[in-house]
Amino acid sequence: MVTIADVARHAGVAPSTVFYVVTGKRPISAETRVRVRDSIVELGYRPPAGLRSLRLDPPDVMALVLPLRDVHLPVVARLVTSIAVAAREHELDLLLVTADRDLAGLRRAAGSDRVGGFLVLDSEDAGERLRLLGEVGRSAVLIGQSGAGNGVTCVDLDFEAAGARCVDHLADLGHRSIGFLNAPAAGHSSGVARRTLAGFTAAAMRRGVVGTALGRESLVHPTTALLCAHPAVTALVVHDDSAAEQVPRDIAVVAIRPDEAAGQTSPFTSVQLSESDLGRRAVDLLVALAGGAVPPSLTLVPPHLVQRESCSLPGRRTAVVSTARFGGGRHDR
Amino acid sequence: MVTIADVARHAGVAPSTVFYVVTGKRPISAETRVRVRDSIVELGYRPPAGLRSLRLDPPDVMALVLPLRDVHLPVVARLVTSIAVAAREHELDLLLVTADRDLAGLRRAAGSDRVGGFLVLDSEDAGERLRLLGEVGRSAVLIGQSGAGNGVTCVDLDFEAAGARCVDHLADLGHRSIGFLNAPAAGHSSGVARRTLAGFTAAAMRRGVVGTALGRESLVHPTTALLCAHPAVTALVVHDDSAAEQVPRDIAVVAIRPDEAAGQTSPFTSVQLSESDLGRRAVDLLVALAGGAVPPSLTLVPPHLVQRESCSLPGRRTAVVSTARFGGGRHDR
DNA sequence: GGGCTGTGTCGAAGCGCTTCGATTTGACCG
DNA sequence: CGGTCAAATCGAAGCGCTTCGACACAGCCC
Repeated sequence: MVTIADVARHAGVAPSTVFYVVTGKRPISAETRVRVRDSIVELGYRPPAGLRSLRLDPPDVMALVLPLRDVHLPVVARLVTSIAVAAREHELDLLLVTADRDLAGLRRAAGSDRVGGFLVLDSEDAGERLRLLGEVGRSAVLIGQSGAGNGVTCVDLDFEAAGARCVDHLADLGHRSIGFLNAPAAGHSSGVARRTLAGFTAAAMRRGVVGTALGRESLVHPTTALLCAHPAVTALVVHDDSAAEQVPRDIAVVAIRPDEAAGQTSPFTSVQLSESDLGRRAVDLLVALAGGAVPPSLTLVPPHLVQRESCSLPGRRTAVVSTARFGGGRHDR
Repeated sequence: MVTIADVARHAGVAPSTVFYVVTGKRPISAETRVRVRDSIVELGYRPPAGLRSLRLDPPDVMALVLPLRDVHLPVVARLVTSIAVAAREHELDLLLVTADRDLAGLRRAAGSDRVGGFLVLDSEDAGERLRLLGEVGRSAVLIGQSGAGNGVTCVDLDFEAAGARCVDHLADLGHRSIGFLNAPAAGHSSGVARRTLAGFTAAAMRRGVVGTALGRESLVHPTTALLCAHPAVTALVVHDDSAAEQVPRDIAVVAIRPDEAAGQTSPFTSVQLSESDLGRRAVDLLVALAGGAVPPSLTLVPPHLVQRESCSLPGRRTAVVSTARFGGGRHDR
């Protein structure tokens, strides 16, 4: 192993001088600096992990810890893409730590001095993984909310705001009775369904409109069931638009969707929760955290409203929807 | 600053014991371990980054070298996803080396003993990167063909077979005059266009049918132009189906497309070139190469034919196509 | 020339991590 | 009960990094 003392001997200076060259903590003349740098390269000295104040060998990798089991790959792929792009802007490569079963892979990644910080995608194992990272003192940001309040820096999509935004938009248009087909509250997305519903309900109350929510898993034809049971409903909020095709044309529709950067456009007015924004924000938070900042414990990425012609004043939708199907509306940002 | 000695004092053990708890280099009883961990948490001790558990680690990371500029992100994302999944099956994490400008990032990754091998996505810089990897003696597989014949192990989608497969399928159905709207031959995909055309032309000759090819970039309405100039054409091969919407309904259509694992289905009979297969094959090749095998210099991943009702006997398509739009045909694998 | 100041480098003390032989502990056995 | 052994833990020496006061030297002012 090459030490700072070896470099010092080779360069004919004191060990502390090498130290100051590497860290930049004291000014060193250009001549000496060059000589020391040459010796470092020639001997192949690798400063240990703590010794990285100077840009001599900064951490150049960000790790993303994610399961590959039990995830929806296209969604994860979009998130990974945006994270890779954002990491690149910080001149960081991205290590995908995909070990599903054990912690060994993560432990090894955590031991690498190349890795400057960890993004952890929320999952059943996330808590355990965050604990390990905490124990070895690595910066970590959780993409999700399960760790909020435990000293973990979290970032997530603001489903609550999305639910509220839908209601606000429809209420602004004059709808007084709004139905909501929520996401299935099963397993992992249960938090999503709960938070969206909370936003929907609170906004309906605030705006003084009638909000009727229905979990999608409860019935075979939830749309029909909801509209039959509540004939006063003139507008629907749907959680992802796959089921919205069945909605009668005289009902206004707002879809809560992932963003469209991936190319799948929707014919509906949508409240989009951008995985791309989420990834970017997560990277920014991690970079800040690793740099010594103390970011807020929970950051929520707000939704974007994309207006198309799938909703209008109550009872007036029919005329416009057919053009909307092929109109290809424009984004708002 | 909290030190290992503080933790030791707090937990009532020797500093070295704390050290062994943190690193796992010697066995520590569960009782002591818990006590030390509690002290670590309570005092907020942050072990320095160099403190890792194992020294003699086998390589556990595969690197993927790819540009993020000038690429079509969704396509790359699908490829990365399949590579990550395939790598996981070999118990490898995936390092995305996305440095666009300089070689420093790649050089650092190549210097890490964690990284067992490199996949290089073809691009303008790929040659330079492969040369560097060759110089430092690292295993590498090129996804693309630009290095074929230079001692580089290459793997690519078989566009030539895809072009031929389209002709064969249409000829089998009785079409005698087949048009081809090729991909734009600009920049990077020029090789793709050239190879697809070569397959198309060779198959047309072999089958004794009239093949009429047109580069898409040459005209504003290439479909119309082709059909007007060649009224005998009864079937079209299109390179990705975005332009195929304009094709008259009495013309059969086969689309050459990426695979549909990502969820975007096409209404057309398609010859699919699966990025997922490509990624998986690339990983397998790299693992084999790193393990000492000598794989073939060029591996081509064959296309899959997915039959839908967008082509039939000449002149008979109209009746079926409208159902095909909503039928959601089935895969063949 | 003598004092002053600022820069660049040194050297030794100090700190925290790391290692390894020594020591303790407790289980097991005759 | 004493002996044996392995596991668990300790303690001190060692290593490499880190800090800080000291020192050398040049330039500058008087």
